[in-house]
Amino acid sequence: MENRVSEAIESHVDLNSLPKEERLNRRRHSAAHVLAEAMVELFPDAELGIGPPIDTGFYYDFRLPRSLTPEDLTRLEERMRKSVKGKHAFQMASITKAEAEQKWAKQPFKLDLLADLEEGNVTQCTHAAFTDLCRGGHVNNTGELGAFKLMSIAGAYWRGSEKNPQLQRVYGALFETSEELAEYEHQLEEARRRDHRRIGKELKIFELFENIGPGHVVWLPAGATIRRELQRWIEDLEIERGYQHVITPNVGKRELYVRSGHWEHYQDAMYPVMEREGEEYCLRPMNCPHHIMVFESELHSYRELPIRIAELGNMHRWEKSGQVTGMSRVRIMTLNDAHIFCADEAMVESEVEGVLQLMEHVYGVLGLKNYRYRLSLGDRNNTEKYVDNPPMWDMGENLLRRVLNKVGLEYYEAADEAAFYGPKIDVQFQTAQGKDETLVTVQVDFHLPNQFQLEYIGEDGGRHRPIIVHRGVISTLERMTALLIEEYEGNFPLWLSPVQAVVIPIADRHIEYAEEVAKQLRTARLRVEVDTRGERMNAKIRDAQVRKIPYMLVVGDREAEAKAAALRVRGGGDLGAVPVTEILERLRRERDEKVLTVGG
RNA sequence: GCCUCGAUAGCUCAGCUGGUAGAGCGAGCGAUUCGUAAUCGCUAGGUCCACGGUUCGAAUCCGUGUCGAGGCUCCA
Repeated sequence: MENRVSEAIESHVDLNSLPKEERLNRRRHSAAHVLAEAMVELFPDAELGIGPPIDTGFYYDFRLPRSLTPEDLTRLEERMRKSVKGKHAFQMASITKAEAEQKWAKQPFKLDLLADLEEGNVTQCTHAAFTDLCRGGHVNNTGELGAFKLMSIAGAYWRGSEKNPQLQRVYGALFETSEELAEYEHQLEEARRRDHRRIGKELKIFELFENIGPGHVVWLPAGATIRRELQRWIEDLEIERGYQHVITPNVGKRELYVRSGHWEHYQDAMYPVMEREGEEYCLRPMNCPHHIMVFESELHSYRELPIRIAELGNMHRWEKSGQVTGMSRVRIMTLNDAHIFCADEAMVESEVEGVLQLMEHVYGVLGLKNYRYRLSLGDRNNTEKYVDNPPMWDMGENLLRRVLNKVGLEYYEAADEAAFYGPKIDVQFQTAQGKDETLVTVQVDFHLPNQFQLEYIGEDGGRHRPIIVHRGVISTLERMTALLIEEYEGNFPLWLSPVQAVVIPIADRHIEYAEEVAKQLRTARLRVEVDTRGERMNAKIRDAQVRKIPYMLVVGDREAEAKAAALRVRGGGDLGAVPVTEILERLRRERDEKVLTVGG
């Protein structure tokens, strides 16, 4: 709230004349005041931070004599509702800095905010008995807040820096109508339902074990199948585009990472060094140095470039304990990685273009839509975090911008988001939980070729320095699988489904024929099970539905007679008896064409 | 890493203020042989996360640790 010029101190606002977003922000910000009012009543010594509106409501940060409990939220909410009933007017007033400093003398965070304000720009807002330092933007009175609910308590650093004290943040949801609030709560419920951790467990896709350690994913058979399909597919796409696949070790000597710069910039995020017989080894945090070794292993001519070296390589990153999550933020991961060694900028441009086109193809086939391209820039002044080489940054950033424009992709720019060695294009994905995650990146790197003194022989017979393009497309298999689970809600398209069809014999006497049908389908490498349990057909169908298996082939006397099966598609829909040969062709085509919707 | 909350059967969860545990689903066994989303019966299954403390007595209270969730910070 601090970087807006103080507005006219209005006496009355006609809420209906405002755009909805502005109206909502006013309601949310006002609700934060009411929350603070309630908090001060509960804890007279509460120190107040800030209370801004956010996308789904508001929050307010406090420093309190003790930790808040869920019961406190109930009490605070009741107190807030009392204030709503009182319809207290919000009244803005200008005060001098000196007055403000005196008024908030016991409020260190308010004083901190005040220090940044210009004299003449200091305003306060009063409603009922509560006054807050505030630049304005309220509704007329506390009766106009809308539908709200206090949601959760969280820790948050003052001004977002972990060097500052940590405050207690109370989050509230607020919408204009109770219907909208209910809709929001429904969305939260929906997000929980789609959560890859829940579905991953239910469908036995992956598991995490305390004994193996957090962030170390175990792919169960169903997950390993999905992974294998993704892997085969992307590798084939890469082969078609001239990539060469290599397999390199998961460790390297510490010296290698010192040279690449990882040791200096990222050792905190690396697993601790292993030492034996006087040698120091690291689990690699990235694959680049290994691929550079491959490039360096022989002298290359300009005629060979670009050289595209790819690997589904494991990477190991010591994510801090609080930030490991399910399969989407892990410590050991497999990246669909490649390094393209280019002769010059023109080649870099055309290679980056090729990568962007491959991405569009891949995300299209997977049916992904909630993603945006982000041009992530460095910071010339931060030589701690980024390699100090301004011309290199200029060149890289301009180049990426040109390619994005040329390919005609929409993108946005973000400062201070680059890799330590260069700018990048990030693919930002929105998860089911509504959070932004980086799926993959394309990076232009002038730095590592320098570190490793890479060279190729040019047309002129002289030695030249190549430029490296780092890129992923399907991200780490872990994060992509997590994403797909949420995107499909576990209903994978046929080609990715761990079990593609289950044959359901109606009675035990049909098992033999059912096995025959399964065997026939397996000749087309379809993944088929036969449900031979002594359950009723209805129960078998239900279980197959719950397991989200795309096709059910029900076989009884009539089907055995006709060399057919009654075909049922996941999600309902009995297609009646279909000859097995026809089913086989149908599934094979659906699989090979990677049709997104089963039965579609 | 920091703040808050949590951990009970394979899974989801109940167990009020201290008196050594329960349901549903699942599993095993038996019966049933069935035409498009759950057949019936029986049985087994627990170091109540771990370690320490308080207490005559701890799933329950306290401390430490581990793991998980939400948030903050970070994310090559």
